[in-house]
Amino acid sequence: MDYTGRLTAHLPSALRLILVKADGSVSIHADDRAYKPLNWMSPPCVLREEREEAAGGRRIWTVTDKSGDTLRIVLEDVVHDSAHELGRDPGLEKDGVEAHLQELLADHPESLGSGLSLVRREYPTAIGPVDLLCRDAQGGSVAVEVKRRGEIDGVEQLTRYLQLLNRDPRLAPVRGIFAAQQIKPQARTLAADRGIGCVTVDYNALRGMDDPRTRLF
Amino acid sequence: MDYTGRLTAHLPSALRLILVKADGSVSIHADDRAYKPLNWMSPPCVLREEREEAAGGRRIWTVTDKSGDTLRIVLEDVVHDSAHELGRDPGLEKDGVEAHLQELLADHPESLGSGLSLVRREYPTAIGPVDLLCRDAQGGSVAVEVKRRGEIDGVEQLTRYLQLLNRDPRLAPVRGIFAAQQIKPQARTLAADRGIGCVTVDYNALRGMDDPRTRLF
DNA sequence: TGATATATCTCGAGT
DNA sequence: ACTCGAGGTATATCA
Repeated sequence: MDYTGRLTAHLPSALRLILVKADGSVSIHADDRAYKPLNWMSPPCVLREEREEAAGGRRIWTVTDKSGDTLRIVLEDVVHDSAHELGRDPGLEKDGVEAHLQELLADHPESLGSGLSLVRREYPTAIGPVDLLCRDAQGGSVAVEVKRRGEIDGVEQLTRYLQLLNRDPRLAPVRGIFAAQQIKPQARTLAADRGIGCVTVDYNALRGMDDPRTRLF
Repeated sequence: MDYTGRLTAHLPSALRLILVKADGSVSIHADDRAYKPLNWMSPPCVLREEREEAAGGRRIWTVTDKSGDTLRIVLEDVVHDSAHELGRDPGLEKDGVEAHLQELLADHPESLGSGLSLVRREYPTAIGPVDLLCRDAQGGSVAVEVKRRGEIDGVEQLTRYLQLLNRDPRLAPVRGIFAAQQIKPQARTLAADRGIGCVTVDYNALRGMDDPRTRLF
């Protein structure tokens, strides 16, 4: 196989699994790495088959997408071939993603700092909504960015929001809190450098506070 | 299927492809998306099969990894089942990734600007290493961020480095150069706004300079 | 082992 | 069509 596109790549001849899906996408798998194909072409793309000129020549697949990326596969031997219509998939239902964390924190802003109360979730700014806007015991404004994993881009994002919010005389001065289940040292350093507070939150503990069976009031 | 681990997820009953690889990994595919399975378990993990108690009961797979993540799959019907030993794969050969570009630019800093010479690759700062630190003909410091595709976050990254480097009196003032094979207009605008220079580099030309067959000296 | 940057990231939502 | 953000990101490198 040869791939030319965002990079160039080559796969020597070997026994592999080729998966062609209903949407036309193609992926080539080795017998390890659950997740990742050795090579692939994402839909939408077109598969064209031809044969080498010599009699009994090998089949050659050329898979192309609209941006010009090309996958060329030479089939030297087919050990097994089967096709099945799977139909449309009902899809995956997830629970425990960032949106849930934001909901829980909106219900329990005091877990971000004593005396904090929620003003609004998804408080709008010119460059997008801030996850949580709160007020502290002294009446000061607090902007909160919520992440599952706290990395440096999250701090940048919050910095941009703070810059805008601090231009609004009804809110200024606004301080920032970066809340995540886990905060990387790098992000912590940058946050400290910018005067942004860091809070690591325990998702399960928060969920427990929200669970009516364990609630006391 | 039910997954419990970093999050919880559920897949309703449907016709799907289940891939079990030699390393024990399991992935569940729908009939679209070349790359990503609906759900999976990465190696190392253990697959255990049992049957429901009722006679002729359905087969149930439980896949577990050492961190306790669990995938539970109920096989309601098996339409097709086949197994093949693929053997060890010779692996993928890539060319044209960022590391190559950085190496080439380290060898040819003059292609970033006449008179530039390399001080150090991966020059360390508190928040991570700068790709290249150079010196210009006037002895001034130049920090270079290398990307394959120049986008806005690359400019942000370089801005952070410049801020830190400019606090070091042995280096200051430090100017920045953003080098990439292709630079998005948005990134170019932001860079200009921050006084950062942009250089688009020709990977093939650079490689040619590095190729002894085409080298003149 | 932990932290960090890259990736043909993928994928989905929103504009 | 493009941008932005999340991901069970995965994966490689380097301290």
